[in-house]
Amino acid sequence: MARRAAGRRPGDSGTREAILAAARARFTEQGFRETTMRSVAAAADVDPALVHHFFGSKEGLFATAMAFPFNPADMVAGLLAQGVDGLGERLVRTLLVTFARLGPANPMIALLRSAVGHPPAAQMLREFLTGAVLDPVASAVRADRPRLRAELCASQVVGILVAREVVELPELRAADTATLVAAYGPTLQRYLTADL
Amino acid sequence: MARRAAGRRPGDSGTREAILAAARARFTEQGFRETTMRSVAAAADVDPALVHHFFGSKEGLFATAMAFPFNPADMVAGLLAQGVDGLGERLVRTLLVTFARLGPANPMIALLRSAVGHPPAAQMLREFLTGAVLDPVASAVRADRPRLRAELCASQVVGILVAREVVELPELRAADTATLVAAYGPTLQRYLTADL
DNA sequence: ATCCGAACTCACCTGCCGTTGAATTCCACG
DNA sequence: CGTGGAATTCAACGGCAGGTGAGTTCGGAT
Repeated sequence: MARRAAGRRPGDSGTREAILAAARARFTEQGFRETTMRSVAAAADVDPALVHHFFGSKEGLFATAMAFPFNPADMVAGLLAQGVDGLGERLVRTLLVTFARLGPANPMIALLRSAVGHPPAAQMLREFLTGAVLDPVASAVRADRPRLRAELCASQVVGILVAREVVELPELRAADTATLVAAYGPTLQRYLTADL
Repeated sequence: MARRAAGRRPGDSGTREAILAAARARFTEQGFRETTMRSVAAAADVDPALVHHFFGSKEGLFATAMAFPFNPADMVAGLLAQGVDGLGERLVRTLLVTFARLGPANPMIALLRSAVGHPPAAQMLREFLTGAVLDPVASAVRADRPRLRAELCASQVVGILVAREVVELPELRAADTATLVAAYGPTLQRYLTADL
């Protein structure tokens, strides 16, 4: 076993960021409970105790790792600023593009996977959805029952994620962006503006 | 501690069924990995070793507990037999009614929750969806890309489940059947029959 | 040059989980 | 009535996970 000498490494090791990157990938792939500190440490080529040293606990690591590399609330606000016309389509397209950009370190997938069987993560997910998406969307809607409409949209969006990432339905995974936008955009638009 | 004497209990104990019921409830609530044999045993008021005695392993318990109390393929076939007209609405209504009937022992929720972080369960879920729902629906659809259409429906259905049971969006949980059927029925119908 | 704190590793503790094997009690059948 | 097998419990093992405390090496401010 390539045993490394104890003690601080020379230079700017960047170890903390390596741990975070590894943690994001594992959390995205397996969720909170299935991800072990030891596996994160191994992926970052580091002693498990170091992870604890930096982040205090597994919960602390999770909380830190779940930060987005951008501000989702701003993104939603930008979409809403263009009005309700075509909003459904813009939401879907933005979602897909963002996912492609995030790649293997995707906080939304990580939260979704973690929410199952780990109540604090479910809470985080609910708060994120409510504060960054549902509330702004609901207050932009000019129709009755705006909150229900926002939640209807959320249910379809969550369904896209779970169907593609968890259940891994093949044709949904293979479909290109244009097809998905054409399929889902009108659905969201209807939830936002049509008669219920 | 109310310690029970070892050995067989008098009469028809019905213990096996009690264990299965407890297992279904725990798996539905928490999924495979979070459910412990010990918690199932405790809920059934039984020694953990007895669970093992009856079902061989946790996997065995899971496989046995996941059996539906009815045949879902038959149910889908019944819906399809009435033609494609109004199929979307019938699917949603049947789903909601079935869920209400299943209550706290719901194999679909259990499979969904278990699929995260436990690949064999994901496999079971995929096979169930494909064989009992996607294939029949796809072959009933009279339009281009039938399989994609079926998967689009599945993504919305899965979204309903996750949004209500995992994320627990309040207005979706509070909404009555009529509202949900009115909202989701046309979506599914469009996925099945409209131009994409 | 010195020294404090931060980065890092090691060995270890504790707790839970799935599983096992033996012992006990009861039912069914002869 | 006796006997074999099924139901049931107990005690325990081995593994793995999260966490801890002490010790080692380095960077940077003084």
